[in-house]
Amino acid sequence: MDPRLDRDTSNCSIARTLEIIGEKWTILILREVWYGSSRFSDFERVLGCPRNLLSTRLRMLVEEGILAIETYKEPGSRSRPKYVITPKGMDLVPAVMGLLQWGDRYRADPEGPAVLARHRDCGAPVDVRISCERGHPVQVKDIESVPGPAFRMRSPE
Amino acid sequence: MDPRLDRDTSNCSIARTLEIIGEKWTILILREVWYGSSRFSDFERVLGCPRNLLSTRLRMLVEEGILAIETYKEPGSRSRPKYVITPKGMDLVPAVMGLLQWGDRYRADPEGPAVLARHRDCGAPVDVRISCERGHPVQVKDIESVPGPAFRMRSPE
DNA sequence: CGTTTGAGTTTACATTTAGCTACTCAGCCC
DNA sequence: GGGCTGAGTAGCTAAATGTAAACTCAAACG
Repeated sequence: MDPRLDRDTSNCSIARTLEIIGEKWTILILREVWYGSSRFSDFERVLGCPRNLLSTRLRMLVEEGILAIETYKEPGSRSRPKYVITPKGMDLVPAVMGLLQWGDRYRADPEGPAVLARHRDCGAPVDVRISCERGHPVQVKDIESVPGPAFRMRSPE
Repeated sequence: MDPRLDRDTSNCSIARTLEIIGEKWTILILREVWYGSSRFSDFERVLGCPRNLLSTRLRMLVEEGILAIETYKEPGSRSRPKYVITPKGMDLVPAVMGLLQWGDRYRADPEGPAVLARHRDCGAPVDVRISCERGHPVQVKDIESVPGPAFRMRSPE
């Protein structure tokens, strides 16, 4: 029996990330933040998501430091909160762009993707890829996973 | 009112990818496939996931061409199915490594990550990053999103 | 003072998804 | 043919999510 099957998976970083952004709507909220939305009513309008869930998800993202609340003021209206992305939230972009890229490749409409991402400086398309620290491009099959410092076995019960 | 709030989001590649791998357990099953599991009982043991869900998720992944069924035979037992990853499944690795990397950075145990990914050829750690087609490394803030060929507005009702 | 507006909260109910537990089924072994 | 094993199914309950409507609250406006 492969001993890896008895390892402790409770400290897996993938699972821990999914605990925060794995609920329905959360990633789509982040998508809209990157596309420029910031107000409660913006998210509600573009996502068509229930307000009570939207409220819960936004609160979670703020608690986790992925979004932050600022205020805005329309002339003739009082100040209201808006949601902006933090550096910690920015660091989720590669993961979400990975989802985008896969969907563009395998699930796009015949005419192509709905949205294109490009490098502001040079205008060229951007993509997500895996590199090794020395800068070599890496094929997925050339990656190996090895136990890290927090690796441990499940206690047998 | 920002017109992007009235765009049609039904053909979003992120949402379409999440339709397939956004349910609970699916990404964790893929994680185990990359770590070397292939049998029904492997997944059940290491994930602790209900068998009916495991069965449903595996069937979905096979239908979508992310996993494929092969057979194995232990001596003294009959042939049984096992699940192996396809090239289409391999293409999900950047997205899932993005989740891993974020979790390693923000949610790891004090001693570090449970698993390390490295380049088999040179032994150096690998990471997920965004590059432009011309090979420049790209900061997240230097990415701009523009309407693609399948961009369209929601019909007003 | 009464109304409007954006940003919520609360309540109620339907539907979907997740999580157990028990059962089946096909071959191998004796 | 009776038991064992891996790979499932089936049926039931619990939890999360979806949907809809009513309600709150604070400032601005008339």
